[in-house]
Amino acid sequence: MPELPEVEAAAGRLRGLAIGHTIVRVQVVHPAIRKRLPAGAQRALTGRQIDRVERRAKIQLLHLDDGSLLEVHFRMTGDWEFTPASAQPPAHSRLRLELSSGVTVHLVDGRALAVVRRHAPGAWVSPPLGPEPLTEAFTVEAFAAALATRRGPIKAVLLDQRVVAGVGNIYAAEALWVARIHPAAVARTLSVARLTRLRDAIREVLEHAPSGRYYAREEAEAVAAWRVYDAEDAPCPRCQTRIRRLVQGARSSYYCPRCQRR
DNA sequence: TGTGCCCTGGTA
DNA sequence: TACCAGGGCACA
Repeated sequence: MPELPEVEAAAGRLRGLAIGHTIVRVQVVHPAIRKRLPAGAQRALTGRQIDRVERRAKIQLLHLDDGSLLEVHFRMTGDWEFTPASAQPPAHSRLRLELSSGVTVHLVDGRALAVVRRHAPGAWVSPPLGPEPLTEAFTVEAFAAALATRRGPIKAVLLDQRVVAGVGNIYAAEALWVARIHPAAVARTLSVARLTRLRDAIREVLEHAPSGRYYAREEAEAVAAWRVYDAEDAPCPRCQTRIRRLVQGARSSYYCPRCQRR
């Protein structure tokens, strides 16, 4: 599942290949994409130049030369792939943007959960998002304020993009392990010391996260580096206790019952 | 605040 | 062949 570092890397690759080029053809290959990007929107994209690619949380915003925006969210399995226009499209190519440079940008998305929308000039309204975790705006004070009223388990609260933008299920589990906090700890009861540890842990795991697709072969090493995520019954790398799994808000949480305390 | 839904490839 | 994975949203 692409998390913040993967989305940033994908946006970077898109910047390198798409900025300054014009979309000469739009092809939607999956009905789930067409639902939010109907024929009219596809027509409106055609002939537009891509001026800028911005990332906010896990949202990518393609700024077009008429002031309109193409909003892309990869959700679970989305990613960009680039091919020559004449080449065979990659597997699971759901949306194709053929560029004037001869490159076709493919939104590949195995589970077809990605969301793509066009917004007319000035029409895009950002969803409420907390600070970017790798910026100075993500202070302990801001974090504490966001959690002050939250009675839910910290793991579920971390996934709320209003608290901190861009933390997903994997890195929430990893950060809680690093900070030695139990995923079921009640968010608003965490001490400033534990919040500081958690804030630092979120930064640490995001900074060391792989930047490619998590399921790519070359990421196998990175996957192996996850310390608790998807490691049920494996020994905790810190204390060798068996990692447990619990379900919170229909999401798996992995934790060490010995060194992560409520 | 919690639950179900969208989707489909991969796994048991 | 059935079921699981899960980000973000709608809804209760």
